[in-house]
Amino acid sequence: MTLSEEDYIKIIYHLGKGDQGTVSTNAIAEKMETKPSSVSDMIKKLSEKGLVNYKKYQGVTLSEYGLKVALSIVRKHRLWEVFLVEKLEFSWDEVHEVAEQLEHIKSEKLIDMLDKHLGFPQIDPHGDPIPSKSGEFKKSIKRLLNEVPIGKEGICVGVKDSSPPFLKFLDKNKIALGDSIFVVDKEEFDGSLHIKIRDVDIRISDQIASNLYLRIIE
Amino acid sequence: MTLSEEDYIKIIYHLGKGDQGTVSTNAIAEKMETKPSSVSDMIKKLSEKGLVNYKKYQGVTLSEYGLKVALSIVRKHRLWEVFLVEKLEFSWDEVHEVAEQLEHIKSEKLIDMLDKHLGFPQIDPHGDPIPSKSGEFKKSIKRLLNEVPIGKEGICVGVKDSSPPFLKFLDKNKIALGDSIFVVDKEEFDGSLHIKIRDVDIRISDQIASNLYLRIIE
DNA sequence: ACAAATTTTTAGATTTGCCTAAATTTTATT
DNA sequence: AATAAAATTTAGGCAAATCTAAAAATTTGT
Repeated sequence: MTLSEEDYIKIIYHLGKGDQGTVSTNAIAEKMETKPSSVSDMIKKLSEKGLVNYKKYQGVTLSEYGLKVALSIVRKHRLWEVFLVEKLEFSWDEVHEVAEQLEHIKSEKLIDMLDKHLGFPQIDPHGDPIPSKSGEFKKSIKRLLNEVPIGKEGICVGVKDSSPPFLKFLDKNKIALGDSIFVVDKEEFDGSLHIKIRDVDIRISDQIASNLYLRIIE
Repeated sequence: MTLSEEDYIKIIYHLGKGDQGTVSTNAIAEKMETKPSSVSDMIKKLSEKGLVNYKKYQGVTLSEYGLKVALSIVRKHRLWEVFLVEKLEFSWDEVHEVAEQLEHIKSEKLIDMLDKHLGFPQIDPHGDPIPSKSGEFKKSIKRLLNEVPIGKEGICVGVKDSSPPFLKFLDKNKIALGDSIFVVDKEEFDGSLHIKIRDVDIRISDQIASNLYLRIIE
């Protein structure tokens, strides 16, 4: 597969996501920052290679094979994002561009070992799930931290209350977007939480927890 | 710079190495696994871009700018090799092909942070020196371990005595090609060495040390 | 030194991925 | 339902990097 082919497959995957419905030529052209006529050319090629199902003027869907390819690219992209954040101190909003390049590196062993090196992460720094080697992956959902079950881990993806005092609190406690938070325990009495963040255990009140969005798996 | 241009620059660098003399079209063609006519085309392009000095039928040399580009590619290649061996458990003879791909990733921050993550290594798993960010680098030389000065580190690149008992000894002590060895101290009395390998301190006799080749810096 | 052998370059095609412009099909509007 | 608008495809070309075949320059051998 060429670099360009991989980019098309990935974009078709993302556009067709959810209902995995058909994707229009124009939509692909916009994402690829190219012209619809170029997309037509490429779709024909991908169709001949069995990566997409295609009928003229009717849009495309990924074939079973195409989906497998797409998931493998997504897996690589997200594993590299974890690497950049966890090992190279990138922030969650700097990783995309570089991961976009790294996802095209071809070596099965590289990805297997990277996965192992990172401790087989389930989610990337944006809270999106990482497909397994065989292409399965859990759906991710957004939940308020106080609604996350004990024993689950999630990525901090947003706040409900964006007032300065709350943001200051987060800053003081070194809680930032993109941080991975693990819910260790919950106090029945007052709903306060015992969480683990950056390998540090801290306690936060229910009031805080009910204003922080996490993205969790399942 | 395109991928292909980078490959040409790197190959011209390696072929012109040492005396940094002129490199022939045929030699480049062989290394690139392409035809001399294709090389002529590309050389013309590289020359127009100011990366090489070129006179028809007279071979090429890297320009000052071309050399800088070459060194930056070599730096990336070797840092990735260190990463693969040190962090992902690749063996020294598996890394080349993957590093060949990784060296083309474009992100200054990525390389800076990778360098830091790896502890600013000076040599790659084959014992070759890693150019600094600004393009300087030390020459590497091959020395018998017993001739390596105290406080220096090197990569195990070969044996003088390749008899089964010696190889068995190396195996038993987990000393393998590609391992990094740091000379902690030397016993004046019998010439025995105190070395650090894979973060473990061991002591070896002069007889052993005088049959192991290291590649060291300076 | 000069013919033969080798190396290098040029000329003309090919492939990939893209483009513009024009034609075609589908969708939306009245 | 007919036509206007939008989406999609086709046709014809371009640039990058390669190829084969042939021409030109250099090097080698005697």
